[in-house]
Amino acid sequence: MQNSFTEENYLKIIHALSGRDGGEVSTNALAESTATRAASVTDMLRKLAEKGLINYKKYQGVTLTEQGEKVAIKVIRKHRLWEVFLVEKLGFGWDEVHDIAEELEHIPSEVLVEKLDTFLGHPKFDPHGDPIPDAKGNLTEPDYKVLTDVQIGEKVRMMGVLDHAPSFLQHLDRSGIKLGSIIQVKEINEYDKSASVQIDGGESLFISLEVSKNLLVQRR
Amino acid sequence: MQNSFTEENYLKIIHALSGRDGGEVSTNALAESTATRAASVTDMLRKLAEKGLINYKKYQGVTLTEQGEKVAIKVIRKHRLWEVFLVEKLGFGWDEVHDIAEELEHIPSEVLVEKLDTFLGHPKFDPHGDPIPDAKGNLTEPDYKVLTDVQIGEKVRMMGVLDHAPSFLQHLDRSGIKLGSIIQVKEINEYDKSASVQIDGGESLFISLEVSKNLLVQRR
DNA sequence: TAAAAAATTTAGACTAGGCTAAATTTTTTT
DNA sequence: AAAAAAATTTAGCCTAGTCTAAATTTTTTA
Repeated sequence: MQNSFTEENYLKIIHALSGRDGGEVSTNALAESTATRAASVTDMLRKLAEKGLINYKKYQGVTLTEQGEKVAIKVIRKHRLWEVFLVEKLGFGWDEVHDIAEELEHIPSEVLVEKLDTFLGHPKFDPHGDPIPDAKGNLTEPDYKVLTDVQIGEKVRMMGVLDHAPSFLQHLDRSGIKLGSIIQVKEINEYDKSASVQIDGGESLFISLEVSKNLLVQRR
Repeated sequence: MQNSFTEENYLKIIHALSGRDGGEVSTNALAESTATRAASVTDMLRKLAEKGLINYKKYQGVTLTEQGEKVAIKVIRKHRLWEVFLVEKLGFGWDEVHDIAEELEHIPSEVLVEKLDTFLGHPKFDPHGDPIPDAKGNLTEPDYKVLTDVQIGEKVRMMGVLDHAPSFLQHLDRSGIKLGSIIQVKEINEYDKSASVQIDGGESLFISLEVSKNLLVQRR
């Protein structure tokens, strides 16, 4: 049996919200992420539970079943592959692709996904640095750290973002920060935790705590 | 105001069924093409008429308004561009792409279509030889003729198909007939109108009337 | 040209997804 | 450990798109 566009979205969002530990997701959190009301979420949860895609007991929050997890990961794989296509092949900016990929991710066809993957050269990461699940559904989240956890003087490599909002990505563009950039933390302002950093050995700039919190980096 | 997936499909089908003359399309014809019942078609026609996309008077059949025509042609443009992508870039066969393009054609985003068009090198025809409308919505149907109208001895170039069914396209594959092939009509059997033809100066083969009727060709 | 057949529309109902308001359960505060 | 607050579910309703059965209009045929 096929899952609808809407069902796939719920599963994807439950996956995202339950984090690496696979913890329970609340009705209200889902209502916010799906931009619907809690009552509507409850209805959908009953339905997904009936299909065996989630574990749901009234008032207890939900987790994905193994089957639901599978579906969610397939959707994520498609989303991220399409993002690579849009950026690498069509020339979109990394700040422009989310909404379009949100549509493309629901196009059904296993063979389409695999041919797209081959065409793109089996990329391992999407344009935001997020890992792309393989065809078997294995998704290994690399354990990057957030820039706020980097010591003064340390040099790290920018590997991804936590916030995917266009405005944030555009801000990074204007700051010259992109995937792969080497970031050296020069100084941290005690008062507001803003940081002075040097990008790719070039000029220094200040970045706010808000920005630091959304940058994923890796020690080199 | 945005048109739904379903509305776009109706407009596309009305366009296809009203032919080059833009003649009226009947409720029953639409019911058959949309795989729904006549009563459902009537409901949708009322709705499309209200939106100013079709000219509809009860019991009279429908035609597209200028606005409806525009929408239909945009959908056709997207469909055909995606087909080119699927065949040229992803390596699908021409018999495999229809259903997938049927989904992709409804992905909204003007800029996506234009970037796709550029990526593909502004193709003028899709993998079945159908013309691709330009970005302004100009669609010029080349006036090919059907193979049944070709005289014995004539050499023509295969330019397109009328039937897009996978089984028909696969039959052509097995016969070695593809877009651009040179077809010379050697003989026509009076009894069943089957023809003996030579493909690209190679070996001769018989093709049934059914096949001839669905091959679009051009005098050279 | 009237009767029969075919095509089309209307009426009433259903499913997916969503909403508001009210009821219920869980959690947090005194 | 009550009372208050927050979260969640239930009840009843709505829209898009579809369906069946019945009614109506158009077309065909005798």
